[in-house]
Amino acid sequence: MSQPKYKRVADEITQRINDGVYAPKTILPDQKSLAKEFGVSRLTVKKALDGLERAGLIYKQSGLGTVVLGTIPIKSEQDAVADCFTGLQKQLGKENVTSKIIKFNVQFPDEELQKYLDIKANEPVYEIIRLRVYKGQPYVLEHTFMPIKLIPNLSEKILEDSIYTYIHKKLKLKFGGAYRKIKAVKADKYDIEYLEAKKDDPLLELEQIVWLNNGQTFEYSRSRNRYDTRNYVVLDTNNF
Amino acid sequence: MSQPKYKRVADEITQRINDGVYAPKTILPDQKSLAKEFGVSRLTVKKALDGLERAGLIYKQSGLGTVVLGTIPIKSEQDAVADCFTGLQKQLGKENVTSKIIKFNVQFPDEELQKYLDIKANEPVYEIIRLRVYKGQPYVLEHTFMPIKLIPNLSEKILEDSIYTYIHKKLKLKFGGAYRKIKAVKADKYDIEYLEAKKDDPLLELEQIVWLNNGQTFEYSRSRNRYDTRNYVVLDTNNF
DNA sequence: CAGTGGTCTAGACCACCAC
DNA sequence: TGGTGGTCTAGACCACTGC
Repeated sequence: MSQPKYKRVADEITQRINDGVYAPKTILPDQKSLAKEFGVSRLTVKKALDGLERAGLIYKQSGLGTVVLGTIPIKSEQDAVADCFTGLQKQLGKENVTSKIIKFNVQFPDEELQKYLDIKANEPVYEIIRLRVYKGQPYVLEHTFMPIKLIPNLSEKILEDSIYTYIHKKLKLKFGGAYRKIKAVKADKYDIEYLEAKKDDPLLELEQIVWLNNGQTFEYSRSRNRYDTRNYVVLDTNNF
Repeated sequence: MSQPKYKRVADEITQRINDGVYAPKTILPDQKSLAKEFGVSRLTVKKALDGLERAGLIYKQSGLGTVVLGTIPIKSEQDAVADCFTGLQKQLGKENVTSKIIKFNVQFPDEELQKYLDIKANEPVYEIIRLRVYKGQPYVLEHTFMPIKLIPNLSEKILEDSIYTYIHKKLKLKFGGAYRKIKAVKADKYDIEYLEAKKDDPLLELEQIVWLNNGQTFEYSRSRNRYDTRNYVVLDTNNF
């Protein structure tokens, strides 16, 4: 009811690919047939397939048809998708993830942070350092800044659970987008202490700016993990 | 003539944003007006805006309008976009990039490579190691494998110029998509020798599988750069 | 309430591919 | 030459926003 038709069509086709009804390297039924089968217009089928193509499940070619792509051989469990946000709890299972609060305070932003969060010097921000623990192992060390005016009443209790759940469910704010930068960095004393990294180990850092659907920036953060525990992946599908 | 209308509309709107005609944080004219102005249907305008939204220039909200987003404060010149392929020459300027061939030979693939490239043990592959040099500085060390049957007649001359130009222009093959994995790694002897990395410096590695528009895999590669010279970025726009 | 963007349709023409 | 997906239109209804 609430889901748009193209989404339901996409989900059904995804299901069939996963079930092997549409096998890898074979050609899908053409858009007109699918439209007829699902009782929708061809444009709606096309929209569904556009999404699946961006997600890397299929490849469309004019004049030929739509091909089911196979599974990707370098894909591993350590991979985190870089261009599609999912909280750690959702990604790895709520029961596998705990959080340890290392720092939680309030301060005025320095010049850099004012620029990053697009706020004035007199608008206070939270500074949060959290260690995310996965199945008992230190996993990601997060250093986060958020403007207080956008995210009121944050508490340690919320930080121990999920910030994003609080923002979405309680504050009813909607996520708009994020700019993420992935870099390799040297371990500092925090990484060595909390992530149990060795002195000369490389670390993978994700620096990001996140904004709400109204365009207001609500987070600047840097997250680090050990080089041997987590990678980031992206899918490049040549479509506009 | 050859460009679709939605692309021309998107380009024109992009131009206006860059020129400041549509300033950051202001609301764009509504889709109906734009459709009228450009002499196209509203759906065509929407398609153009969808693309600009995925590219991070604007944000649309039903019931409100379309907002122009500002420039991103953490964006820097070291950033390479991770989910949209552009060759190094195109990205940094043909005149700034040269290539040094370190290894170029032919071999049978081992089991892992057979899996990665989806080929049999008796189908030979090229092994290519190239150092890409940017403005005289060692920049990226590429280790590439390609099946010979897909990319015939490769030569050192082509490698010194651009493999992708050869594939596109001469072989008339079209790029389909890529799965990319970004990780932090320790420097090995090649990195120290060619990238002039220090012994304990971290390196950023991009491991990727690339396929053609017919679904055939034509490249498996690992590219490394020094941690202080290049980062990867992605844009997460919450849209299907 | 009026105005916005989101979705959806039926029908049309085109470029491209394989035969 | 027939079939594929890509593009485009005009018109319609919906959910959501702000007033």
